[in-house]
Amino acid sequence: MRHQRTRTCGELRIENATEKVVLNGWIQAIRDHGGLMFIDLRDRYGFTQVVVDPARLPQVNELGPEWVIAIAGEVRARPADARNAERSTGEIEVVADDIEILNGTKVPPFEITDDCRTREELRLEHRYLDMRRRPVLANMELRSRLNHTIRSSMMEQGFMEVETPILMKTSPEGARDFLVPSRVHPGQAYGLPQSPQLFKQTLMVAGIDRYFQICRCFRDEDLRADRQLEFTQLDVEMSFVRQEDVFLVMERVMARVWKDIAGVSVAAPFPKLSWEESMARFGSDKPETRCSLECFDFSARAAQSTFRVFAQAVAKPQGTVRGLVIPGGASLARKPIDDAEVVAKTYGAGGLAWVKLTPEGPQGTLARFLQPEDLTALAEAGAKTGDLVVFTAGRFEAALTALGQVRLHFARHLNLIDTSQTHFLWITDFPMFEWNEEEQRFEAKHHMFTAPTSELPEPGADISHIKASLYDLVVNGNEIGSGSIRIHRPEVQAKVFAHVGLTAEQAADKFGWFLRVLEYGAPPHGGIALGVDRIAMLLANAASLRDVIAFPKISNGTCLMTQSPSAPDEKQWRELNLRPN
RNA sequence: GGGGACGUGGCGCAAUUGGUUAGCGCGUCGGCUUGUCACGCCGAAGGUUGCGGGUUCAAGUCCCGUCGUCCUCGCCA
Repeated sequence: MRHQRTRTCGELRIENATEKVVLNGWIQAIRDHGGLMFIDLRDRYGFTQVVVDPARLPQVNELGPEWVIAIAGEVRARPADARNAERSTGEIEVVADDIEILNGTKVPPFEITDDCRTREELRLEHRYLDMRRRPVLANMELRSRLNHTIRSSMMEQGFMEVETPILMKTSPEGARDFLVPSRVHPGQAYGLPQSPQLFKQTLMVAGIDRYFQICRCFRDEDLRADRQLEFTQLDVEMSFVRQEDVFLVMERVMARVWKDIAGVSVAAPFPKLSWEESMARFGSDKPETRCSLECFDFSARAAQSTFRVFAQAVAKPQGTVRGLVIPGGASLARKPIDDAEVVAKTYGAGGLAWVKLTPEGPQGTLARFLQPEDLTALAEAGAKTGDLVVFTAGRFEAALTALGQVRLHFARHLNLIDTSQTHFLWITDFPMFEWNEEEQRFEAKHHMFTAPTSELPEPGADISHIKASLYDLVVNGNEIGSGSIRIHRPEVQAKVFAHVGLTAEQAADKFGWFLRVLEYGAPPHGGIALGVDRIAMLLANAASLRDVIAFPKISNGTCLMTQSPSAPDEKQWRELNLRPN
């Protein structure tokens, strides 16, 4: 190239008038007035208007949108009536002395404009064009600043970044692993990390007492708007700590991130809510607390009810009936209530009982079953004339999960969420184990290295009530992180394996190396992992993780730009001792 | 694996109850144009209505199947 840029397209101001400059960039638009042409030149930093006299520079007539050019010329203050207050460079223009064509282009499959509304498929197939658009570029810049802010805060707090392997030992526990077949060891494979969990714990045993890493993790599960096959995690682990120490570190990071990137001041320490209380009040382990609606317990009245669904539900072990008052809901049409029932059923409830408290008396599915004492109980729960009350029945977690989703349904429908607020909170004291109906055994709710908050009973005893030093970080109803204090004593670890049905041999085969690590003076330790993509998504106010990932995969797990995954050729299969079928 | 939504020139959309030659904007191509900034004006090209079958005198529209995309339940320690 003859003309290499001396300035970017975003920086020239009126003070630069009369300077000779060279700009490089892409043509955003050409406005052809015959004897005079304007070119908006774009690069990562902005737009600058170039004025061209086509009689002097006839090559301008060849140009089109998205051609790559170099402009050599002089900065000039625009005539007073031709200034553009909308643009930072709108007071000046560059008068072209020379135009060098650096590259032409095919006609782009969609227009490269900020507000272009085109199929996401097409945008992702041509992500390099999509990324020229300001909104996409802005999200990429946001992520870059986010990473920088996180690293700064972690380094300032004395943490050390250590990289851990991508090729590691596979484990059938938890999410499905991506497998990488070994060429050298026929029949064997590495697994890609679902997280660097055991490596970071090993680093604690190694004495790296404050570790962090911004790392890529992989889970071979179905995708969602907020779940990708590969995602980025802020992985943190600390030695000689209790959970409050982890909270303190992460609160500093989050407060700094929200301040620097969103300009929002958040108060620390963040409120803490036990899992049980969060479930009981909000019907969720990631409660949207910017909506004040809370669930209440109707079990005592339900036991007396002539409504058989209620009476039967509470007669079962762990059975409960929970209600939720929707203020002003008595005036709701049938549609949103029917929709709410669909929501409840989708999340596993048998149905949604409801009653409208109208001036004419109770109306709805539950109305004819209500006794005077029931109405008193509803009044005590805060229900007034004009309100709607909805109920779900079932086991504690099931009934409340469904009701929690119904709560969100009405909160959105009635605009009851104060989106001007930012609510961070910690959810603590999760159950340690979860019953897996399919496999008829308990399994770890988080992972098997989480420490219980109390002594574990002998294997075989009921462990459904055991709580773990397990915590989630929630912001505005989104789970953005999860962590725990870990087990650092081998005998406790062995007991946990026994409770989830792993024999000593199985445990040794899968995690034996790590059990040996624990035997060499493992310090008490704990940590957390935050979803960086999700944080970026929230900060960018994006609806999908794809919006904050440079080259994301679509919901079927393919990359539209590179057409991955693809079929390896025969030779590659052979080298891996595998055969395509 | 289940449920829902969508699929019409390159892009975004329209097309009444099934009814004439499938329209509009943007883009593209050609022409005009000296102060625009989503420049403007004139003109042109561009369609197997995702694909396959069916119903009908007649299908973009109705039915069945299929493919694709998105959302979602399951799944995600």
